[in-house]
Amino acid sequence: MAADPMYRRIAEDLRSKIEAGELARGAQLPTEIELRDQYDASRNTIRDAIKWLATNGLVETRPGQGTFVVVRLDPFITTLSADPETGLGGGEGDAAFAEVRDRGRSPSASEARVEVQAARGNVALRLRVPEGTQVISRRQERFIDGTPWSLQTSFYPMTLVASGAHRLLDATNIPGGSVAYLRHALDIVQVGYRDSVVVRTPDHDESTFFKLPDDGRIPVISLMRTGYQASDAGPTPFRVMITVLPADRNQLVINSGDVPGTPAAAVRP
Amino acid sequence: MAADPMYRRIAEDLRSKIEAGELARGAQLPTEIELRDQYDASRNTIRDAIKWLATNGLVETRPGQGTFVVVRLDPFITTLSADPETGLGGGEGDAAFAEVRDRGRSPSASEARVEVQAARGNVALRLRVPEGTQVISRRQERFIDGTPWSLQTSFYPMTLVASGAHRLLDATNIPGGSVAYLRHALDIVQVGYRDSVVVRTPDHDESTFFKLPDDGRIPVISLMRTGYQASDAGPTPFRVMITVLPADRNQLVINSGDVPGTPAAAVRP
DNA sequence: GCAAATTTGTTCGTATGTATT
DNA sequence: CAATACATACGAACAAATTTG
Repeated sequence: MAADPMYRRIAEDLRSKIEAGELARGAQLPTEIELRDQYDASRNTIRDAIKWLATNGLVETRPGQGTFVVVRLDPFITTLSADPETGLGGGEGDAAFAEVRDRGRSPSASEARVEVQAARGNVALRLRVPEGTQVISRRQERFIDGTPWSLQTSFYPMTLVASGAHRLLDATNIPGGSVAYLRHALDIVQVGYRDSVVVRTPDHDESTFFKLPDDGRIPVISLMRTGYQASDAGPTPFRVMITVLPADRNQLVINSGDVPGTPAAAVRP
Repeated sequence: MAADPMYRRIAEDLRSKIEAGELARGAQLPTEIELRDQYDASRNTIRDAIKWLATNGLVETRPGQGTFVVVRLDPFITTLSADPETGLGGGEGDAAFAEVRDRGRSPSASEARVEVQAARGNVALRLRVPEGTQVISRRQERFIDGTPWSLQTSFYPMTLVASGAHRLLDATNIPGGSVAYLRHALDIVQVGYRDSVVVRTPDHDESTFFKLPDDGRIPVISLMRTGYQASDAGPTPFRVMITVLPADRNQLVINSGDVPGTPAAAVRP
């Protein structure tokens, strides 16, 4: 008779009540004991139903408080394509901040945390240096209206510092952005960039910073940007930037050719 | 005493064995009974540990068979930016197929499933038509080397058919793509497009087609492309295309300015 | 093709721990 | 401190899916 197990039927029932608005955003569900009586099941079965709703991102449980319908965060939009007027790459330092302010929201960022590291894996591959080569890593935490928004880490070969770009080692933000700084200091011009977008589960650091549940329910969007300068051998990489964005509060937009001047609307899920 | 609960410690132990290669990709874990004896815990606690590994994408359980270390699918890369030579939008019909073949893999697609629907939500908003306006929906299922790769649905206002684009109603694939067809048939030229990228949990249809676990562990990347034609009032939308890609086997690439001619390498997780 | 064995899935009951109010 | 609510852990039984003999 019962095609689906009981916990799934209970979960579906609760889901429909949430989607019908019967249980509002942020509202508290009945307690496990109350649900046990309502559905005439054991508390463990109710917990299975709630667990299913939780892994599907519909509710969240808070020990000692109860189970609540999740409130969807107001999504923020990052435009990846370069601004045709400024030529600035989307999602980077000042360009990203300007986009946030354009939408009437308030961005902020931590000071840069600077480290010298050995290049590994994706970074070494994209900077075209051997594994273990010394690189500068500059990491910044960003917020919108106070909520954690992105983790951005940029990597530069140490050779740039030897050539005179000493400010890359400053643990302060570089006004105007490092791309502009490298243009002025070393005449390195970013002629193009390539973004690779991957969706994955957050690591422990990321879960902590973004306050994501540590069970990997909410994925992050990892955006790796390789910046190129011109050379006789064609475009040559000089920087790699990795931006990590929680998927529950971020959308990406890419423009190509002629598009309306009005900003892109958020996609409603 | 125990900082972490037992099920987490067991999960972490198994995780380290997986990451150390002690448990190979695709290998079967010991059965729940064996693990119960190994860790001296109850079967339910073992199951909690396995469930944690499963929601974190490290293992998958198959009823009647056992629990297995997941094998990561060879990721496929879709380039969203327009090809500077052909001007063709990335990820669309022929362009997408060419990219797959370039990488030595074999694409295939179902015939288009055509329906006439009432425009709703995002589609109505982006086509700039009132909710309920009749639109044509053309849906296609795509595969790479036999595994489900993407679900693509395009929406066109019915007025295009009235103007003479009758083939939009044919339940067959339009050779060269519908953008080229509309250019020839109605002189509608796509002067630009805007992509919106959202990550979300799959719906039931998508879970079925992509053979994803129905608990929402693996998200999908939803790519909504609005195509614009020129008009006196600026770029005007004439089509919306929604491509849904499972996040566990897809990466996106966006090029801007001068980048190397060599294809982008996959990001290693 | 069928039956048995194996393995995971569901559901109950119970007890105790931990976080919050 | 007490009450409330969720978290962890144990044990047990039967169901369902799959493989094997």
